[in-house]
Amino acid sequence: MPARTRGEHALISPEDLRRIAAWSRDLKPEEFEEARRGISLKSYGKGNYICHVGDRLESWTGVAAGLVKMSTTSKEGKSATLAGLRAGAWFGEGTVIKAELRRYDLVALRDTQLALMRRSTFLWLFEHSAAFNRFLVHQFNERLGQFIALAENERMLDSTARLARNLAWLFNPILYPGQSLTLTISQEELGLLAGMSRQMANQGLAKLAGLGLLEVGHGAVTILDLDRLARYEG
DNA sequence: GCATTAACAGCCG
DNA sequence: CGGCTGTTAATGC
Repeated sequence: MPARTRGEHALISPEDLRRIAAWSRDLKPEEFEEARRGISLKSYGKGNYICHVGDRLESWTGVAAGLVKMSTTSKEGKSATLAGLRAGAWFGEGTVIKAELRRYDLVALRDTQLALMRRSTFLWLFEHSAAFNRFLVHQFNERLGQFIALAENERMLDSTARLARNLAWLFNPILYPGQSLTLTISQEELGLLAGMSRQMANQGLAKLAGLGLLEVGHGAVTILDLDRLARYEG
């Protein structure tokens, strides 16, 4: 397993920023440019930790490419996924606004490139841009819903239902506006996200496919009925 | 039992 | 060929 972290400080092009950040598309030109100049790109190898609980990660963070798991570890050592983050996801506003330490672990499930926005840039946008604040409110709202659903997740739902929830989150239309309903993701990666073995992920996918909720491809999943997938309870 | 790891043939890109 | 899938067998909590 490679244990490397590659180049940093590369600036992002306007096209790439628009592509990976839905919020940037609604900014005024001067706000957009301020955002762009406050963002640098950084790469992480597959399997590497991006940060641990308690780290001081000062930047607001976007996934430019790859796949990230946000998780916590309980006192007993059990790990629970808080959210899967695919390209286009942005997170960490809570810790940036409150200037506190990270309350979760972040792992790159595959080779991943992150976009890091300086805290000062984030706070400037927070202060100046109505569009940016609108985005944040919507994002907070969706994540709150996710975390409430999480409470019942572990004990009440079987593995197929947990898989369904985790998958549905990756297709949240608020967090990922305009995203395709097909995602390139292996069954092993889904297993890592949903907290189960590859074989269980395989069986869960087959079950959900049998119900017509999704379609299984080679290293890919296509969602057919997002609402029912998100509500699936076994 | 139910889930996990290990193993392997088969298929896809 | 390398990576992923689908399945079975052995093992563990």
